Amino acid sequence: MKKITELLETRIAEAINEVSGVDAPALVRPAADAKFGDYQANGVMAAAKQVKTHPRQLAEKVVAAMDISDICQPPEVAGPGFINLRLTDGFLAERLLGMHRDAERLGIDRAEMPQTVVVDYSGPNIAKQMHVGHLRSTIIGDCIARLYDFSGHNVIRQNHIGDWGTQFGKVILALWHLCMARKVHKSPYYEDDLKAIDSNKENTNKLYEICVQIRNRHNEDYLNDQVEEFGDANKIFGPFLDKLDTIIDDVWPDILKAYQFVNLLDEILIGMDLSIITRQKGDDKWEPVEIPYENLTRKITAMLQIGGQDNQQEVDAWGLIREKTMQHCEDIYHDLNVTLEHPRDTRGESYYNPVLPDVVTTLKSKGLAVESEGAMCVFPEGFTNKDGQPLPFIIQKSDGAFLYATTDLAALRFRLDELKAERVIYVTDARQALHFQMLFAAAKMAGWVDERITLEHVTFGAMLGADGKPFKTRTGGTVKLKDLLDEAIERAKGVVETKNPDLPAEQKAAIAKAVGVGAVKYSDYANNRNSDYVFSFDKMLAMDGNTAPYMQYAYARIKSIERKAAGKDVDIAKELDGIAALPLAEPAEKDLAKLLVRYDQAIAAAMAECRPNYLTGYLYDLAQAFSRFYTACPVLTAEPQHRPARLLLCDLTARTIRHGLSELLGIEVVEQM
RNA sequence: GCGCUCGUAGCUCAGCAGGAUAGAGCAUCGGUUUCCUAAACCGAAGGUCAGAGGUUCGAGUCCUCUCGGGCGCGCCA
Repeated sequence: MKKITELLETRIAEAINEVSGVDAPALVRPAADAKFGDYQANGVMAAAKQVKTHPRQLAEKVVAAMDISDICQPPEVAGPGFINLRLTDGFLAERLLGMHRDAERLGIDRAEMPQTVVVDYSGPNIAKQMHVGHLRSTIIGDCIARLYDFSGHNVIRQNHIGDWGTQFGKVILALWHLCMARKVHKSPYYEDDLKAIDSNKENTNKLYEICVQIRNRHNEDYLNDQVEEFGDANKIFGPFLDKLDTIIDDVWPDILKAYQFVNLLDEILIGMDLSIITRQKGDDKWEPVEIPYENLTRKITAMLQIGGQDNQQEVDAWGLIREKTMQHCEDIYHDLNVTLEHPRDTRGESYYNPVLPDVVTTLKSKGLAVESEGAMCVFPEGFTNKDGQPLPFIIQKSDGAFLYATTDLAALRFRLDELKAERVIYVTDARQALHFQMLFAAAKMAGWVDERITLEHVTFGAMLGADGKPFKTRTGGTVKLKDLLDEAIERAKGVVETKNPDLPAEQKAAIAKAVGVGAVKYSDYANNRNSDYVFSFDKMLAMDGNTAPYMQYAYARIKSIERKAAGKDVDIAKELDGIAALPLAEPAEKDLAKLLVRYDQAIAAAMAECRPNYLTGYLYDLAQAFSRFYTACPVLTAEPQHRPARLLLCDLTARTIRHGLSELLGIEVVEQM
């Protein structure tokens, strides 16, 4: 079915054109206040301005010229020139029956012109657990993908994981430490070092002392690990890597700790002026070389990115780590009910690595990439730095390494050329806005993007703690997504336990999960994505207000009615099957009905601006209207002439809530709670 | 310095190409249960939409300036 606003829009715009001769949109909106009717057309006033006439008079003429009697009661002109519209009972009933007939899609049409849409979201990093910083991208992106999917577009999800770049070296180094800790020192020294560094962060002298010890041990272990030639690692590290695939599950938690250690060390070392021995290729063989300690991970990264036979072992280890990380992410996606599937939707930075040189050569040959201060840069128009100079989009560092700008260019080109994307939506936090502006500008300069293609950066703000500062654990660490979800589920479990203690344990656990995870997701969706928002378990798990539990509760109440029907000799299927007329006498019935027929519009609004909160706002209005209806209008005990209509309202409300929550937001509904 | 973004009730937030008297929830005060889940519903109170100009028949929304918060601005992602 066509959207009601669209139907009215077309008819009224025609009338405006007929009367005034201008092509002005009718601007049909749901009425600001129910007392003005159901919808209002605001476009006449603008049209009147164009033809320089009195808006009210023009509105009267438009009303006289238009024929919408099959949809609305006779319209009224109000205020400076609003046209107020009230649906006829017959039309409203017909819409509800239309939704009833097409129960799967609730009567909502697919897009007339399906597009291929790439949605880039989530993007976790390798060798790290997902943390709260990944939550918003993951679920907002997922909602956008689901919306486009439902509308009949060809959606290609892309999980652009961080599996290349500096982490590469860090992970290998973490593995190395893990290996030495186990094989040589027989103790997880990295854990002790981690603690020591943490507790001496303020004490520079002590910190330096610790780092010197770490460096000395590191050097010693490195020099000790060779069989034939310098630094061949064939004595200790090599054999360890060879059997890594058989022990990866066991050592995984330790790898993460060692990785944390390497990360922290990387930060701390800056400015300490400590050096470390590593190797570099001489004429023909490896030679020792001393480099600044803080450069070590970058050095390893650079070596490994060169690849080749020398590094095959490490590359394989890398692959293992990557798959292991993705397993963890998949678990989270499963818990979050997110539609990303590995490996189908995974194309990370490493995927584009082979074509990065070509990206640079191509841009060079087009004269777009030029050398500046040793780095290859594109200078898109209109971007300046603090000194008013053209701002570079750096695609190759002076040491020859590539950056995320290069990878993003390669990925964009791939999505346009190979995936045939007509729309590419990037879901990342707002801090990257400048990067994407420049990325899009550079791609356009390169001629990769024609006018039919839309590139979109969907931004979002930060998650804050109760203190208004970035959301962290009590000790200041990042909050792991897994822990966050577990706590939400645990809290929800407590509520279920007090409210409904008699349910079977298994069912209580399922409810707790649906409510807990749903609450976390919903509270994020319900905020305007651009604002930073304050994370609060108490608020998101409240039964009052715009929350997942409130919505789930409304759904559960309807399901409860359905369960009770049999006991009261009501055959719902039979009553709905033959339904033809819908006498909606009670105000609460009508209010609910009028909201039900607006679901399509809510979806369209949410999609147009990639704003899930338009959808949650609608669902909340709907659930509220249902709760009022539920209080005011008995269903099962209603008079026989009223009951089928009420059963239909219940059924459509349940379907709409379930569709909105479960299909579009990925939030589970429950039969009981 | 330039750019992006935000500033709406005591608190947390909505407000969908400018539209009628700016809305929720929490907190506060009051009411509703022999009846399908009261995890609910109804009502009261609460606002100079940061401030000042401007455009417009009409501005929380658009423009200019000011104040305040967050973020970004050459080799991290």
